[in-house]
Amino acid sequence: MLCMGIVERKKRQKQALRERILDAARRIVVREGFAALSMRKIADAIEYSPATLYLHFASRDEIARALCAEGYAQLLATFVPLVGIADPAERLKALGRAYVAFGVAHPQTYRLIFMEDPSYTGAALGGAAGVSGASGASGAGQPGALTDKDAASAAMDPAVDTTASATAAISADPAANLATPATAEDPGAAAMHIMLAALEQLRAAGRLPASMDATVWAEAFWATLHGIVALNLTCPVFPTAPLDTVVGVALDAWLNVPQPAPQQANRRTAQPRGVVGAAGARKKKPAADHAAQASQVESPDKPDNVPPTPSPHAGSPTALPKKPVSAGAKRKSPTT
Amino acid sequence: MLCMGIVERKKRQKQALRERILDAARRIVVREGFAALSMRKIADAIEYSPATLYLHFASRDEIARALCAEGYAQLLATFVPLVGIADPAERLKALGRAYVAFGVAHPQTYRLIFMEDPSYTGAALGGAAGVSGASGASGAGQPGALTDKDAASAAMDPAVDTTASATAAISADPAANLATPATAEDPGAAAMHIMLAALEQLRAAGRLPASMDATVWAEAFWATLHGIVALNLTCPVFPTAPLDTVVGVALDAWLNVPQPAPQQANRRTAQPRGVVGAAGARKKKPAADHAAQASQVESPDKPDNVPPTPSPHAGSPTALPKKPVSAGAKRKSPTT
DNA sequence: GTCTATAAACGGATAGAC
DNA sequence: GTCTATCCGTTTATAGAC
Repeated sequence: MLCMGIVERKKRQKQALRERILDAARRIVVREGFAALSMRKIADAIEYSPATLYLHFASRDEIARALCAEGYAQLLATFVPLVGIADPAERLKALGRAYVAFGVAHPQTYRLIFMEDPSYTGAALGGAAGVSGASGASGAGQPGALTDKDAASAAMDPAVDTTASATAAISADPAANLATPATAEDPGAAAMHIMLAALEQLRAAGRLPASMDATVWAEAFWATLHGIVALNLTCPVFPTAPLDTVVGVALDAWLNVPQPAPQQANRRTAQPRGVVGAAGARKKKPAADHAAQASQVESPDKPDNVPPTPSPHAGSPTALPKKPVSAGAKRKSPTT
Repeated sequence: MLCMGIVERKKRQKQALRERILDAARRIVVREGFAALSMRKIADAIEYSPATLYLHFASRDEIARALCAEGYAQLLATFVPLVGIADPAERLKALGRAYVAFGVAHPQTYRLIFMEDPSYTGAALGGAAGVSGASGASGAGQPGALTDKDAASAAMDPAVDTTASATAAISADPAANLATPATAEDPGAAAMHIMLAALEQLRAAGRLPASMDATVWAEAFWATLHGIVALNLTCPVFPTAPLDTVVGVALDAWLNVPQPAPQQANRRTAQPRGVVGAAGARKKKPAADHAAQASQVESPDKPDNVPPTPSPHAGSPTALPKKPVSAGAKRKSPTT
């Protein structure tokens, strides 16, 4: 029992190295995209051997999942300040704007958590999908998908204290009094749940067709936001109009339906708090101004069209370095 | 001049081999996804050496672009039967359903043309984006992006006669009398244009806020459809509700706004023609039934979650074969 | 001894040169 | 067609610190 201190220190050191690994991995993903994330590159970045990584993570996939959890936490942190907006419709609009702003400000993170791999995306949504029906459904989809007990404790940006304040803010807010399932354990589900809560209140207030299935509405609404972000990240000439304008039109289409007086042209009503982006006028596609639309999120990802690591021998004759082929790692147990 | 026949035959043979290359590439993409497309694999499939491919295509990228053009043509072919629908709103709804059905029925094709690479997507949208303003803007974005004079002449599915009938149908239909720019040369732009034409008519009929920017509306509408497809392809648990239902809700949100009588619950009005999918009741996410929602499109892509080429030594301890890392191939010209 | 880190190696895959 | 250089994820045997 006199060696307690030593084992504690060792634990802390191990934890610290784990954080360093994740830091390096996060930097690589943000700078070069998930496709460029390799164990060897991480090892180089932290100046350890590749084998060391396997003392802390079972596989590259586990690192990716840990990064996903961080990304969800970061998105959740973007949502948290908005749960205080009283009017559900305005809250939903603010959430929508924040969602798009997040995706545009952190393209690589967004890609990772929502566009890269079904199992990554499903890890967050597995919890959120069934939420409107069952209460504590967090992490139900893939058991063991997010097993790292503290993977979400550090956001993509370390400056953002994510889950701790998020959990507090949610449970402290009387408006979001629906059960918030396992916020710290599944920030993805928690983020989805914030949206669902606002939607439920909207329907409870009779401002949504009562016959409407809230889940369906939420899924379609979310799909709209995702579509805007995804097209923006994928397609160089989208949107032609400023992003704010497109988001505004979409939010109007979804949230001004039941009002008998549509008041079509100017839709800016009261904006209860210091809310995200989207105050946009009619300027024409700021292009480089995208990151500025983000609200309190910092450290935007590097846009993916810039070559991040220009090797001395870069540049192929015609093509781009865009081939994402599955490489190696098929073997299970060698002959020994 | 006596060798005319010989040069003709050679031309034909070269063209035939070119088609075979594209056939093989298409099969690989549809079966294993774009990431698995490699020159060597194509060469193996057609039993030629890899070097031969470079006699017909400058690069893998050029093959990909040719496949993209085919994909756009295929999507356009899906749209063509719907331009006859008189009511613009109904036409837009049918187009939206067809769009989603296409994406779900041909996931790999959809991924390739809309989710894989910005330059691929941009090749179609470069022409379509400016269409509502300028008339003949096809292919304006990237000059030379779609230079293959006949790349679009064969659809992904050879059984679908695409551009020929498409061009005829469009120009024959008095409803789509807006200028159809270069249908055969840029089917992507043509497909987008069909949507824009319906939208313009909708606004001309006063069923859209006159102050609304049609381009913005179209972009947001398209983003919604893309979001539904993209989430469906990416996320295993989306949507919870049947796809038809989600699409229906989205179409209502976008197209039933100005109507003073929203008629929320049941939105099925007359469906003027043999229209795409979406007759769905309330059954619960058919999962394997996705392909059946496609209409006249055949040869649906293989869903991407099935391992297409199960190596004899498959299965790794923890991970999935999902690494899309750009493996190798950084070198440009070695020391020799 | 125990835990950590590493070098070396395995099996695989690719693009491009020859 | 083959062959080389390069890269990948992962494993194992070995060496060192406590």
